[in-house]
Amino acid sequence: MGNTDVRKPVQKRSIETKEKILKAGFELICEKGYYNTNTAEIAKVANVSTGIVYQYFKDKHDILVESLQKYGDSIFYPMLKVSAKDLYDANLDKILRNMIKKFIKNHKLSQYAHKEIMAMVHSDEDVAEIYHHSEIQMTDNLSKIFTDIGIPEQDLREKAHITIHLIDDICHEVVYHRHSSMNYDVMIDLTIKTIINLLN
Amino acid sequence: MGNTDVRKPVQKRSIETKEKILKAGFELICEKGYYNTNTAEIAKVANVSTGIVYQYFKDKHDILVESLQKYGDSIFYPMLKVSAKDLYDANLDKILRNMIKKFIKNHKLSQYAHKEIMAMVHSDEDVAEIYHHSEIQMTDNLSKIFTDIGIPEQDLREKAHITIHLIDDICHEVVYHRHSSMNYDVMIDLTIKTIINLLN
Amino acid sequence: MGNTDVRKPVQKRSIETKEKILKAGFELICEKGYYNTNTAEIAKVANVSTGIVYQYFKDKHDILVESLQKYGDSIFYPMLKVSAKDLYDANLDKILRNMIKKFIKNHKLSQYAHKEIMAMVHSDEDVAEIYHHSEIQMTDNLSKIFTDIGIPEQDLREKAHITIHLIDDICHEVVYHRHSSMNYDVMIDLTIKTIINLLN
Amino acid sequence: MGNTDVRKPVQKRSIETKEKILKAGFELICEKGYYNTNTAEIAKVANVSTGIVYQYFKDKHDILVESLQKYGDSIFYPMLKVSAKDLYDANLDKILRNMIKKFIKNHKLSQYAHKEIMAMVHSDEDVAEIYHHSEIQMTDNLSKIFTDIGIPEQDLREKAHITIHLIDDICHEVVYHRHSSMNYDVMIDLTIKTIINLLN
DNA sequence: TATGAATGAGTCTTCATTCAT
DNA sequence: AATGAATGAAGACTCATTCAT
Repeated sequence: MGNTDVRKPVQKRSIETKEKILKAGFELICEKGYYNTNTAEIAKVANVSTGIVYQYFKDKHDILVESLQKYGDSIFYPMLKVSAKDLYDANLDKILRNMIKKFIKNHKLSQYAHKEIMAMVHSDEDVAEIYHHSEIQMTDNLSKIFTDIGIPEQDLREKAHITIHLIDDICHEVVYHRHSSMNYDVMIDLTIKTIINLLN
Repeated sequence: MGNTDVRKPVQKRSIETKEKILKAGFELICEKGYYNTNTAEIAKVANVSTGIVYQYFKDKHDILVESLQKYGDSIFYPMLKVSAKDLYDANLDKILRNMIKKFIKNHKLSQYAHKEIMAMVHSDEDVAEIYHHSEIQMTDNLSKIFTDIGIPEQDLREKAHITIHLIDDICHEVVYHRHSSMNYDVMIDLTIKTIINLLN
Repeated sequence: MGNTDVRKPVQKRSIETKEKILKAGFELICEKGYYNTNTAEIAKVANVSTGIVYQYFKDKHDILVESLQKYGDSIFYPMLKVSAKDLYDANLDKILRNMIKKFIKNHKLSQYAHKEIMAMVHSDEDVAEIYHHSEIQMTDNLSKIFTDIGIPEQDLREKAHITIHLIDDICHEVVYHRHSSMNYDVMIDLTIKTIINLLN
Repeated sequence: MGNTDVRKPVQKRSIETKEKILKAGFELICEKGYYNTNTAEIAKVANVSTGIVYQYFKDKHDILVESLQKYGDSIFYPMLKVSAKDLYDANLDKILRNMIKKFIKNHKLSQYAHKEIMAMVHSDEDVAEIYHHSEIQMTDNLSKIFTDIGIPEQDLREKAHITIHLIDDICHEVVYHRHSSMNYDVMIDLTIKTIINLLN
C-alpha cells in the first residue's frame, strides 16, 4: 500500500522541484566532481530542503545518473551540437573549425565533468551505459553529417569515431592550455588536415 | 603540533614497508578509484597496520601522489614504453602496431586508473603536475623516436602529441570494447594510416 | 569543501539542542578536563547523535569556546556575583565574607574547570581572550562596588585586581581543603583584614 | 623471573639516559602542555629512541610525575628560591622585591607549566600529592625566613601562605602582561605594602 | 641497553539518509 | 509536498605502547 518509492512528479510544481535538483546536482558535480559534492549542497543550490531530494531520487547516485541522462550530451560531445546552418556551406574544414570553436566557447560546464564522468564509466555500470549510448549516437550523428556532405560510405562510422576523438583531444588541449611549448594553431590545423585526409 | 614528520625510510625493512604501501595503494586506487579506497584497506592489502601508513605518507592524498610519481607512466602512457628492439626495423607501421599491442597486453593496471587520474588532473594541482610532466616527456620521447626513423622535423612535437592521443584512444576503444557495431581491425588500420599520413 | 557552515539555530528545537550540547560539553570539560572529554561522550550526555554536534559547532574546540563565553564567569569569578542586596549594608567585611561564602557554595562546577581553563589561557588564544575579557570586567565590577561604598579612587583598579586574587586564592584553599596544618578560619580573617587594609 | 618492571638505573650511562628523558619531558610539557606533548617528541628532544623511554618509565604519565618530583619546585615556587645572601640585609621590602624579580627572570620554564600542572592537581592524585607537598614545604620555608628576620610567630604559616599567593599572582600578572589598563609598578608596590602590613 | 619500526585502539569529523513536524 | 533537524555508520588520522632486531 504505502507508496514509499521515488516519486514520479506529475504536478507542475513537483516537476520544477525535481528539475531544480537535477540542474543543481549536475552543475555542482561538473564543477567539483561527484565525490566532492554533497547532497546538502545540492539541495542548497537548488533552493530546496535536504529532505525533499529523497522524494525525487533514490539516492545521490541517482541524481548523477538522471542528470547525465538529461544533460550528458552537453558535456560528452558539446562540439557535435552542429546546427543545420553550420552545415549549409558544406565545407568540411569550416565545419570542423566550427565544432572546435563551439566546444571551446561552451567548455564551462565541462571543466571537471568530462573527465570525471569518463572515470566513472569504469566503475559504474549506469554511467557507462549512458556514456556509450551517447557515444554511439554522436558517432551516428557525425556519420550522417558526413554522408550529407558527400563523404564516401566506407568505414564511415569508424572514421567518425576517430574524428570525434581527434576533435575532443585538440579541444581539451586548447581549453586547458597546459603546454607552453606547444603551438596550438599548428595543432588545430594539423588536426583538421588529418581528419580531412582520414575522410577521403 | 608534534614533530611527527613523514619518515624518510633508510633501513631495508622501512623501504620495503613503504614500498608495500605504495604498491597496495596504487593498485587499489587503480582498481576501485581514489574515493572508493580507504586507508584501512590499503594497510590491509599492504599487510601492515593502519598507523604505519602515516609514518611514510603525510595523508591519503600523499599516497596517490607518490604512487603516481612512481607508477604513473605505466598508466598514462603504457604504449610508449617502446624498446630499442621495437625500433630496430624502423618501420613506422610496425612500431605503431607494436605500441598498440603492448598497451592492450599491459592494460590490466589501467582498468580504472587512467580515467580517474585524468579526472583528478582537473581538481588536483599535484596530480595535474605529475600528469603533464609525464605528457611532455612522452611527447619528447616520441618526437625523438620519430626523428630517429627519419620523420621530418617540422611541427614534430605537435604531431607527436596528436599521435599519442590517437594511439591512446584506439587502445582504450579496443581494451574496453564497448561498441559491438564497430570494427576494431578497421579502426586500428585507419588509425595507423592516419598517423603515418600525419607524419609525412 | 562543501558549504556546511555552522548552523545558527533559530527554531526552538534547534536552540534547545545546541543548548543541550553546550551544557553537556561544559559540564564534562569542567569535570574531566578538555582533553579527557570526547565528542561522542558530549553527544551522549546531551542525548543527541554525534553528527548533530557538528551542525552547531565547528569543532570540539568551538564547544569549549562557546561554553566559556556562556558560562565562563561562573567558573572564573563565582564570588563576584554579588547582588545589590549584598551591598545594602555597605559593610566591607560583610561583603567580602559573603563573596567567599558564595564561592564556596557554588564551587561545584568549578571542580576541574577553573584550573584547566586557566592552563589553556596560555596555549589557546580564544580561551585567553575570553578569560581576560572576563577578568577585566570583574575588576571593573569590583571597582564600582568599591566606589559605591566609598573606597577612595586612587589605584582602585589595581587594588580591585589584587583583591580578586586574594579572594580567589582563599576560596580555592578552603574548597579543596588540602592543608590539614592550616587553620582556615584564621586564613579567612587574615585575608579579609588584608583586603580592608589594602583599600584604605 | 623476567624482570619486566621499570628499570632503576644504576650504571652511569643509564642514569644519564633517564635524566635526558626527564629533562626533555619536563621542558616540553612545561612549554606545550602535557596533552600537546607526545612521547615520540620527548624521545627525539632527549636524543634517544622511542622504545627506551619505556624502560625507564612505566608510561607517559610517569614521566610527568617523576619530572615534577624533580623539577617541580622550580615552577611551583621559583620566587622562593631565596639565597642566604638575599636575606642578609633583612629588609622585608627588599626580600620581596627580590623574589618578584627572580620569578620574572626565571619564568621561562613556567610559561605553560604552572597553570597546566595546577589543572592536573584536580584530576591526578599523583600530581596533587607532589604539588601539595611542595606547597607545604614552601610555606614552611617562607615561615622560617620570616622567623629569621624577626616576624612575630602568630599565624605565621597562614600568613606565609597568603604571601606566597600574593607574590605568585603579581608575578604572573607582570609576566603575562595582559592588562594594558593596569599599572604594574603600582601593583607591585601595593602587593609589597600589603604583605608587609599582613606580617605585622 | 638500545633502536625505531610496527601496532591498533581511540578520536574527531563528514555526510548520505531518515524522520518528526 | 516540503522542511530541516537528527541519525549513525564510516573514514582519516594520532599516538601511547610493544616488539623484533
